[in-house]
Amino acid sequence: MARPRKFDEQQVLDTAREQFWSGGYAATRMEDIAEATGLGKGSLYGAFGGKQELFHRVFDDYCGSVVDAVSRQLRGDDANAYARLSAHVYAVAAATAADTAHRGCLLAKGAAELAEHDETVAKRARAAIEALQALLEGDIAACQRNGDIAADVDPGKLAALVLAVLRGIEALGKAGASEETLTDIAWTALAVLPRPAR
Amino acid sequence: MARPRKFDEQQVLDTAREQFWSGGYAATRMEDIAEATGLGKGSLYGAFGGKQELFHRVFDDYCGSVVDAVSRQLRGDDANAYARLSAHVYAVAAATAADTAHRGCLLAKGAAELAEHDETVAKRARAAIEALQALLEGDIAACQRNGDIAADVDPGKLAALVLAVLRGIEALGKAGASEETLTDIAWTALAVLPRPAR
DNA sequence: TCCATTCTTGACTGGTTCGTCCATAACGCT
DNA sequence: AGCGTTATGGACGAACCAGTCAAGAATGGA
Repeated sequence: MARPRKFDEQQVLDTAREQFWSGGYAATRMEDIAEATGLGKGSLYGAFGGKQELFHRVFDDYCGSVVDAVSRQLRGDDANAYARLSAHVYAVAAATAADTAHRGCLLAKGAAELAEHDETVAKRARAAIEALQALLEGDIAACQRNGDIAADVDPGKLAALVLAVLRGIEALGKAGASEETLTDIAWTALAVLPRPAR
Repeated sequence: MARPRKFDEQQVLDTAREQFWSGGYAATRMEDIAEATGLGKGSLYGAFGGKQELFHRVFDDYCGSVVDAVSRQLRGDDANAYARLSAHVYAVAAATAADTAHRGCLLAKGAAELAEHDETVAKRARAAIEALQALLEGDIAACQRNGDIAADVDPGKLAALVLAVLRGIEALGKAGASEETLTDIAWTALAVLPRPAR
């Protein structure tokens, strides 16, 4: 009946993500996004409503994909739970170190810039953080069942600690810490996790 | 000889800090700062040069005061080194929880928004982080001398871990974590630090 | 008192940016 | 093919904002 869209919505969101990610919300112009996607501004506004709504879509998307990725990394059987945990911690350190542009994580960057004044962003960030914590807790509980981590410690508290370390690695990376420092932190964090008494 | 300034430079910097802190760099207008300080824009530009330079002054100031404050909290004799360390960790958790506006730390917020594209900010942030790490390392080494922390672990690595946890607490606080979660993290982090074998 | 010098104020400028609008294009249905 | 509907793209409007400027004010010295 009507003229169909020429662009793929998801692809536009991905491109917009790149723009917001490297420039931040305020410093990114709608025209930057229009140019990067090859769309006219009319199409952009027609499809997404406006800058704020577009950012909300991008942010929501990003949070979801982060949680998904971590979920894929951490889910599995008890026997490999500890291996998955340590692989994940090292992977975050390596990814942060590899991010030479120091863009950090859009979740952190967006929350830092907007959470205070934008309830939608704040809520989404909170939900993502809670999901990450739950994933870590699940894996740590599996470690405990498998005898890799002391069973007498609250897995929720350990998960919160690990999450803080991961977020801290990210923050330090953005501030320019070296790859060595970051992997050291990852190593030390894993080393101090309480082992079961044999 | 000449007309003297009517305002106190440090006071203007403090007011500007508040503005940049809650709004971020891009979203804060020079006129906001002019209104908040009661100054005309001409005076502002005359005294500080421009928005970017003003921010650099504010940021530099802030980093310095943070390092100073931590330095005061952590310096002292070996006997109380562990007490100072744990007090500091709890203080960060409490301060983060008390920051209901979730503004976080200007160091983190400014770095997140600008470090990627502003070498001056990046450098200053890096220097501040390194100073914090050195302060922690000094205190941890004192703990080791006093027998409160296992002496066979590199104090630099433990300091890096603690710093990551502190930065992580901050990041989680900004994302909306509860006070309970934050103090739990502080408690758990202190609990997992390796004790000397008795 | 008068002057040189620096500070103050707020109106103004030039450029930038969000969002709108409209003429036109592309599609499927009848 | 004709039509209704929705997408497109770029020109346009209005608001906003960093930075400038000129006229006047406050000071200490001559």
